[in-house]
Amino acid sequence: MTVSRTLRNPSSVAPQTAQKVLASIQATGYQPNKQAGLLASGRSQIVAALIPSIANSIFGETVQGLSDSLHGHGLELMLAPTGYSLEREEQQLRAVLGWAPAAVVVTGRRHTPGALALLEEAHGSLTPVIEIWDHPAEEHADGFVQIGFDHRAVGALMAHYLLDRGHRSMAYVDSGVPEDFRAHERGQGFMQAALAGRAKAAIFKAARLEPMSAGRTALSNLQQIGLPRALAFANDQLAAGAVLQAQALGIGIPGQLAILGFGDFPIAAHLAGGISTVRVPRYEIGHCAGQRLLQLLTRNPDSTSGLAIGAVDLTPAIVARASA
Amino acid sequence: MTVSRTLRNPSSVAPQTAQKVLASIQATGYQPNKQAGLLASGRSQIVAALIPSIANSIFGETVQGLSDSLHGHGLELMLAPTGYSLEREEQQLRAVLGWAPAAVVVTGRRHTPGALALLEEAHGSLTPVIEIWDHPAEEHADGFVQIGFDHRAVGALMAHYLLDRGHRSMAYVDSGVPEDFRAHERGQGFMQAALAGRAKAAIFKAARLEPMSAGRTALSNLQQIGLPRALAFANDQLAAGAVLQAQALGIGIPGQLAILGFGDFPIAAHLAGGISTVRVPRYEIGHCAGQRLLQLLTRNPDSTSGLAIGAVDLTPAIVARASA
DNA sequence: TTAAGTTTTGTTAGCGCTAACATTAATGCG
DNA sequence: CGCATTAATGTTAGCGCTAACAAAACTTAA
Repeated sequence: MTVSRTLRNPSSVAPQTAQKVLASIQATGYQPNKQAGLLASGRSQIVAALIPSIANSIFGETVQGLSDSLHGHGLELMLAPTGYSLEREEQQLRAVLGWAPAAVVVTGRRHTPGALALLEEAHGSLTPVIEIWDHPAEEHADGFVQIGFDHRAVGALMAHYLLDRGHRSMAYVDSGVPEDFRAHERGQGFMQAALAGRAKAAIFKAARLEPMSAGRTALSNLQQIGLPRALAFANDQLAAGAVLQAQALGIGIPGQLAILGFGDFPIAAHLAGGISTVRVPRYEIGHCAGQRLLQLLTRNPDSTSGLAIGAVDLTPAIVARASA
Repeated sequence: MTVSRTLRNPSSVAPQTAQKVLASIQATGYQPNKQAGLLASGRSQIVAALIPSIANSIFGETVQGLSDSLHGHGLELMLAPTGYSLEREEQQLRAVLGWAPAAVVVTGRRHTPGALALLEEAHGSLTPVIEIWDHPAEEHADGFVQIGFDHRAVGALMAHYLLDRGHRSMAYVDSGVPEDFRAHERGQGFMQAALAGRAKAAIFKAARLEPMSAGRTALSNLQQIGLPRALAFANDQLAAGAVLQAQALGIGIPGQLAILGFGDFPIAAHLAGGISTVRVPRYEIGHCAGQRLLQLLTRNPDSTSGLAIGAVDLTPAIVARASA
């Protein structure tokens, strides 16, 4: 018991006793068993994060941000990739909830009914639930903390950027990944704003290839059916592919064709004198989620207000470069 | 007890009893508490992975591979980023060992003495320890399963590739990250092989910038002091930066300067008609580690041979493209 | 000096599950 | 039909820790 106290709350132990305890720990290499501690206290120190994919540097940086926030607070990160599938998300959620996590971080606000029920149950039992990458549009909020931005609004932002530069004929090149809801939402926002701005606008769906290749073929195909004056892309990889293909075809950028990416990946800064793009706070989303989570976890546990709804809006800005 | 049995070994329960149990589980939303199970059985279902950084798509894909292998076998992934620091690795190792993981995956074979002791202790108590990304060179093996490749040998491979194409003046552009041991090792292998091949060779250290910028400035600086005929890079991002800078400076590739990257990232396939590079099995390393681990974990627990040393060599090949 | 406080250490029970064994039910066979 | 054999279910104890309370040691002050 004294050991347990020494480790968790040294001030409640006489200094010299603490010394002896620590010396013994050193000597024996004692390593407390966290499971037992958790079982006894009911409090786990695991944060479960459900992320579509970590191979992707979008979410990789988000996870890094989360992890950086958590580090040094005794919280462990349990990572469950969902492969962009809502079914697999539910499955993984079920699995990680068995660890009675201290908090749950999920990507996006779309979930299967089953997953939603599980999340609500967790939320009900005072486990913070944070949804990242999305942000409640006007429509509805589901009661969880949301950290991200409104993708529709960013789509509109992209359209306005192009409208402001005088373009009246534009298209949005959507990601080839059907499960990338967020890209679709940006497309919708883009269309709405473009049409409201009296521009000719369309959505073009990229092929389901590796993104840079998809960007190349998208540009070629668009050229066949007639290029608009400006293209907005679902991500920088697509945009980069398109830029390279445009260069190959002798299409002048931004003279003949303006190109706007999304994500602000390193490649965007370097290609064709710089691709204009949307600077997305991918690291910040994770970092902010971690901070919020620490706040919620260290808050007085009996003040239910700790779990209050609290969305954080990290709306990104456009980085103007040479391409648009 | 019957519930526990139904869940873990349904065949030991009468079919209709199992049905009733499952129905009740459905009805009540019962979720077994894994900690308690672990505490009772002594077997955790957590795989701890210590990775330098997940923001980086190198390790991101490795983690994805690992996770893909583990998925569906009831194993959870606990991720601990070490920020390329051996000290932080030890720290994180200490933390994750408190969860009594079923297996530990660490990056590389360099560790602090403390970390090494912990790993050996884990290994001694039949917890598989897998070191990824490295592979024992002639020198020594430390007794853990290693899955990766010999970076020295790959450095030599890169030099030979350039030698075979007739180059007798070359340099290796090392990563600007001092902690990137693996890049340094490749550089050493490169130098050795290049000199053995009677070529003029040198190592140039890139600036500690975002990699593409570092590649650009490296090329500019090298041009000042005199460009060799061929450059090998510590990674594709550096190579891509260099290619772009070369194009800007009007240096012909591969006419005036051959460029060889490392990693086979998407950008390498698309820039300047294709950058020749080393196809690194980043996903496979993780995937293979996961497979090996499952093998070790499902093996008859009393056959110690399960933990036998067993290195897997995933030596990469060079993808010849236009740049070299 | 002693009662009342305060600090520090010790005890007990139990977190939710599973290993090991005990019991009961079902089945086979002479 | 009764006994041995096997299958299915029930019981008990304990994994390693912590909450809650109990006891001891030490202070303080009347």
